[in-house]
Amino acid sequence: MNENQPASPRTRKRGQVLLESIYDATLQIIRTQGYGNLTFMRVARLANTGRSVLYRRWATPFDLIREIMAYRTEQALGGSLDDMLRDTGSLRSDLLYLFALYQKIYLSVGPEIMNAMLFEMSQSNARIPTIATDIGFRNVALMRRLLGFAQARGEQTRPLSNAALTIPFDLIRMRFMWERRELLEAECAQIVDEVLLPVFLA
Amino acid sequence: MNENQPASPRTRKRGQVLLESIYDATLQIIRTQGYGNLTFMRVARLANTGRSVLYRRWATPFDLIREIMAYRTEQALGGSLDDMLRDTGSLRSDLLYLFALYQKIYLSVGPEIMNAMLFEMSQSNARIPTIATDIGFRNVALMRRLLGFAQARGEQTRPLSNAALTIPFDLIRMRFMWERRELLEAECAQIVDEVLLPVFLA
DNA sequence: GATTTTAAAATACAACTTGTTTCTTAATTT
DNA sequence: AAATTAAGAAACAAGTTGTATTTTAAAATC
Repeated sequence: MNENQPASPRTRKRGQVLLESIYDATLQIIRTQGYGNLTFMRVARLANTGRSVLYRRWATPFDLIREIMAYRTEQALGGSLDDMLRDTGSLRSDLLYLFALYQKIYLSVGPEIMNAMLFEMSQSNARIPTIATDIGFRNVALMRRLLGFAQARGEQTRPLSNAALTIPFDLIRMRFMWERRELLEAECAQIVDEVLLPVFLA
Repeated sequence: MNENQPASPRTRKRGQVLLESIYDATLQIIRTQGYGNLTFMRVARLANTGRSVLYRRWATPFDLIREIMAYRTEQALGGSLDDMLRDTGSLRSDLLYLFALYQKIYLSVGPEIMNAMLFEMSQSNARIPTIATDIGFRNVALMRRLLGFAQARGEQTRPLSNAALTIPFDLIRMRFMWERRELLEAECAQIVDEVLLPVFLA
């Protein structure tokens, strides 16, 4: 009857186009209304699609943002973290480079979602807890690579436990999640100079 | 009509008794169903009270657990953190003691609620963000006290920025939230010996 | 180009939570 | 004993969830 009904688009998005608009809607809701207000209903409304589309693909909003995170960080880095690591000439610059890479990853997602990730990980007792462990192992391996570079260059490194090797990652992660902002280059350098180098180098 | 109706207690809890049963119900729900399922409705049901009682006192479940946390950690420590800190004879033992105190605080609450706290802090942009800052300042002050003890004993300490002084707290917090378990004494000692002492002592 | 297949969109449903309000009445205070 | 305070019960609209059903664009196949 009414001419100006909500202009329901008679077109249907599909495949990649549909997926991107869902991703965009999701991130926009988190940005404007917060992760706590992220519901399938709102995503569907904003993305101009049906809820059923969402329920068909993801069990919870968390599964949705996990997928978005993987997609985004891959894009932001332009490759896997492992491939990006290079010998930059000194342990100091290697660590600064590592921190820069991590800042890029974190910023591609944002502090709010980082916090949501950790929170959700602490919630579910099933599959997700292993994520933390896996990341830990990967980080230890990354640090051993960096220390390998250092030794090959002749820098005197200390023998360290795995627990000590994860501290660069623990520190930058906690700082980012605690401060909820990008760390300045000077702040990263401060951590490297005051904390990490005294720990790693003899 | 029915004899065995839900046995609605004709008694009414009040004051401290009521409060404690609300606290207990809250913690039990978090323990058995997870923080994500913590709703005022369930708390009221389990505590055998009305929802209105909860809405009258707290705006959100988060405000409720904030109150419980403060109550619990106060109980667990038996005093304020500041009062508990003592010169134990060496920077090493001071740090181990500090870690033990923090473990006590964290365990009195549990990793799930710790994660929920940080998550909620990242959500609200209003009053809560200052909590992180306040805690940071307090921690810096605590570390300066410990380093003061050390200097008075004749230990050679390095001059350090505030950012470096927060790392003991950053580390133990991230470890607890990441691993979601109590840290063994040996693990704390490892952090102290491999990381903190090389950073703090010349 | 017509037909078939796939899956997006619309709609409906019961169940639950929220935030608020109103009312009764038990517990406490005066 | 009377007055005050606040716990507990109930109702309400609005929003979300998870599931299921139907319609019909869009893509694939012939």
